[in-house]
Formats: sequence, structure tokens, C-alpha cells
Amino acid sequence: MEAKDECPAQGLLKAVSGKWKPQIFQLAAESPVRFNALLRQLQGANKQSLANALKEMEEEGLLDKSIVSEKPLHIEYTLSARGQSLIPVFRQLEQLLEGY
Amino acid sequence: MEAKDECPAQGLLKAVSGKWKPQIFQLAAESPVRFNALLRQLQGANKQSLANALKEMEEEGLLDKSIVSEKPLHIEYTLSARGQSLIPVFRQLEQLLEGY
DNA sequence: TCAATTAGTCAGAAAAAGTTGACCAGGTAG
DNA sequence: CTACCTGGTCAACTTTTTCTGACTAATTGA
Repeated sequence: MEAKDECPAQGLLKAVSGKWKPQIFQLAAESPVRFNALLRQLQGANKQSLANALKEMEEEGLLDKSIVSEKPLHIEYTLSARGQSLIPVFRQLEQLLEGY
Repeated sequence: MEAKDECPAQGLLKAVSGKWKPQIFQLAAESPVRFNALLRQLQGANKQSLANALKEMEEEGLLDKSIVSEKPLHIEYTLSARGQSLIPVFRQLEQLLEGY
């Protein structure tokens, strides 16, 4: 509603929050991911939600979308530099969880 | 809907995500916070949302609620040990944002 | 006594997020 | 020609989250 960006971390936080984004992030951190492959890996996810999640993560600059080949259509999503810089944050989060 | 806790970070992530929780977290990290004081600081927030946010953060073990005094009713929310352990994660997040 | 503060709750409405199933276009494999 | 793969889009629906306004109950200060 408002444009008040009181908390600068909110955009970034939003780009890794939600039902599927954390998992997408973690999978993309391992290796490049593809649309239909993700759909199979994320049990219960649907095309639309996945498409939205990927778009938002791309817009927030966490993922890079690249066309690997056009003849057999092959698109890959990889973590951008900005996305990779988030990996240690996630690792820290995981370590915290182990303590509890 | 499902109980599948595929991503263990999701609960924690949820406890600091949403419209008001990141700000509440940051304010509580500075000093103990009070219900009505927060309501004034968080421009545009409403009682209900604030009450929900505080309850969820408390349930996730990030905030401790304590009654400072009963005669003039005075309740304080402070970061728990678990909550404090999240501070470096937020700091890392902020540093990332400065680079962009 | 009247007004304001404390910290909330409750029901209902509105907005945002997530799901469903149909559909599309191009390529490939039989 | 048929069927399945690629990577999506679209409209409509359900679920979750957030907001609104009324209301409670006790305490303080004038």
C-alpha cells in the first residue's frame, strides 16, 4: 500500500520468504535449477506459484535467468552474485537452528 | 495446511517476516519495547497486527514477555537469547544491502 | 467525575499469497 | 500423427495475512 521502505531488509527478506522461495534458494545454491525440474523437486508446488517465486527472486536480483539453448528449449536459473552473498546468512541461520 | 517441515529455517524465517516483524525485531534489539509505544513507532500499524506479530515472535521463542509492574500495568517485550542470536544474521543482511 | 493511559480481544472486511485447471507454442521421439 | 517434453500464461478460486472499528477492564491525573 504505502511506499515507506522503513526497513531496507524487508525487500530482501521478502525475496527469500514465502512458501517456496527458501527451498528454491537452497536448491539453486547447490546447482543451476530448471522450471520443470523444480516443479518435481518441490513436492506440492504448482506452476503458477513457482513462476511467481522465480520472477520475484529474479527481480530482487537473487537469481539470474539464462537461456542455455533455444533449439531444445533449456532455461536455467542460477544464483547471482547478490544471491550468493546470501548463502552465509542462510548457513548462519541453519547453525542457529541446530542449537535448538 | 500440511505439516511437512521441509525447510527447517522456514519457521524462524516466518517469525521475522511479514509486514511488521522485522521492525519489531530491530526495535527490540535496541531496547525493551512496549505495546502502545510500538504502536506509535510503527507508523500505520494496528493493534491487531501488532498483537499477532508479538504473539508469533513470542511463540517462536524470539521475544520474552514480562510484566514489569502490575499496579500501573507495564509489560515489556525483550529479545530472548534465541532472539539475540539472530542479531548477527540481521547485521550481515544489512551489510549486504549497503553493497547494492 | 471525566479523560487518558495501560494492554489488549473480537468480529468482520479487505488485501495479499497461494492453488487449480485450462491453455499455448515450439521441439522431439515413436 | 500422436504423445510427451520444454517453459510458461491466464482467469478464477481458496487460504492466509492484514486492517478496521468497537469494545473491555484496570489505573492515573485533573
